[in-house]
Amino acid sequence: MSQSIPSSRLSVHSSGADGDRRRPNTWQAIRAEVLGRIRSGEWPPGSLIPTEQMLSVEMGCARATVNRALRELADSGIIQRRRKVGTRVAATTSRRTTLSLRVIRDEIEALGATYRHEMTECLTCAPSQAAMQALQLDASERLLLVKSRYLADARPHCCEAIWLHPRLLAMPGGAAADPGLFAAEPPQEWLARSLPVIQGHVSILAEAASGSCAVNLEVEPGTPVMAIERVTLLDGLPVAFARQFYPPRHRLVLGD
Amino acid sequence: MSQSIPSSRLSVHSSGADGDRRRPNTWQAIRAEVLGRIRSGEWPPGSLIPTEQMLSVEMGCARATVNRALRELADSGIIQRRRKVGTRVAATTSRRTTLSLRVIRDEIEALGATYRHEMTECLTCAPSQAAMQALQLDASERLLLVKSRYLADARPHCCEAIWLHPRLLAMPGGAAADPGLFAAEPPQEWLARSLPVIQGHVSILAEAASGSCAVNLEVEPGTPVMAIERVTLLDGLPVAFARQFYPPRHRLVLGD
DNA sequence: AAGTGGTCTAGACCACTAA
DNA sequence: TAGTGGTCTAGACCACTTA
Repeated sequence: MSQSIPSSRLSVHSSGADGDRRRPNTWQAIRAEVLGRIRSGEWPPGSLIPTEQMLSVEMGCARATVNRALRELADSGIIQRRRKVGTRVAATTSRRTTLSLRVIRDEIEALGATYRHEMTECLTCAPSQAAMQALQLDASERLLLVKSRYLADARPHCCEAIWLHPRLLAMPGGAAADPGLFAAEPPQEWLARSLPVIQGHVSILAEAASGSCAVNLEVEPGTPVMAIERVTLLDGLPVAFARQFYPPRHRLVLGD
Repeated sequence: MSQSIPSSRLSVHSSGADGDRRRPNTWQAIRAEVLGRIRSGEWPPGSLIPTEQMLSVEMGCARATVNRALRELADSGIIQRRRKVGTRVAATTSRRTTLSLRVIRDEIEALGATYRHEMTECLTCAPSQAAMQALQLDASERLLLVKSRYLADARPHCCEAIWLHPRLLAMPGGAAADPGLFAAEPPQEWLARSLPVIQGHVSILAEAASGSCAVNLEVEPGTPVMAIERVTLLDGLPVAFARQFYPPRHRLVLGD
């Protein structure tokens, strides 16, 4: 059976030991080339770059490969693509970075510290103002409020308050039957386990530690803390509203 | 010339008006199907799912399409893929979300507010402790420190302190010649313009407003502020260290 | 050595949109 | 209507990793 050998591939390999790069036709190589031309000023911000067709000819690869490279750059916000118009170098350098939100147990263990969890409160009550807004309900509703804190080598790492909608607790495997469940497993982990793929919104803000938050983090009331708010959706409806607080030393690092 | 007609496509279309979905063979549809099986518990966390080959047969599409779908899920942290081993549903629900960091002018204009910028300080001095660490240099170095604030409808939106390495100012089009440049154009925008594709690190933390930061944001000293720290690299070396502070009301929203 | 994902290719058609 | 990006396909080879 005759193997079909891509000519461009062959010609490159036959040119001998010229290379640091293994194969010049990877989408990563194309991406690097395009990035280089943008960086060098050859394709300044706001300008149109050649079409996929033209680039595939110039770079000696398939259009799909160019497409893959340009799609990655578009996902990073470096270029903008529109049908019929073409591909434009982004005018404003707005970078898109990724943030990995891990379960707190992982966060602590990644530090090489010993993980511990304590439930500090667990009660049924009316929602706070913020919880009402986040969960889109009114004051007549009754929710489960669970407060916890997480320790890394016995030092406070994070504390958390989470409002759980009855709809969530009524789920199969839910905690409706056993209200003491969250003493053993933090609500966040239970949530991650119960809803295999979590959907929702996340936002980050700075706040002054108040009340139980200051106590749990062992800081003075009024100390700045970083708050991560998460609304978890189930079938498109909000069912949990969590606020996690981190002491000032904590740093959220973004990156690929 | 005979056109090659994908049989699966044809058979689907010939089955008549059964569908809300236009085409069932898109990678988005495959992704949704896989996601559904994970959510339903058919493929529980930690389990192996079928190979691309098997899925492509089952779903009646090309393996490349399955690959695209699964790659997207892997990028979101929902599944983990390893050659020879297969594809596994992620055990810990660690979600990866994206954060768009825009230039502050865009941030303010997106609020529908009027943008204004003021340079409050501009001096050459020795680096602070944090700047030394971020820029990997010692106290003998002299840097340009520029402090600015940004106003949205005349209300303080953000303030910024940025340390610039001489190497950066010496660039073509640099500010070495004209130290008053940053009165007209904020350093961050100048940076975005000068370095078309910015590389660097970003981290987020909560701090107490102090000194000029409190003054510029018009808040009491000690007020919690959210700080975004950015180190900008040029040819792999750090050349700028920026700290942007936002008042407590500010909310960083993550999401696609 | 063998199995799995990662990628490239050539060709085709589709979807969107400015002119 | 025409031009551009978006996607699918079938087949092939490569790269990595476990056995």
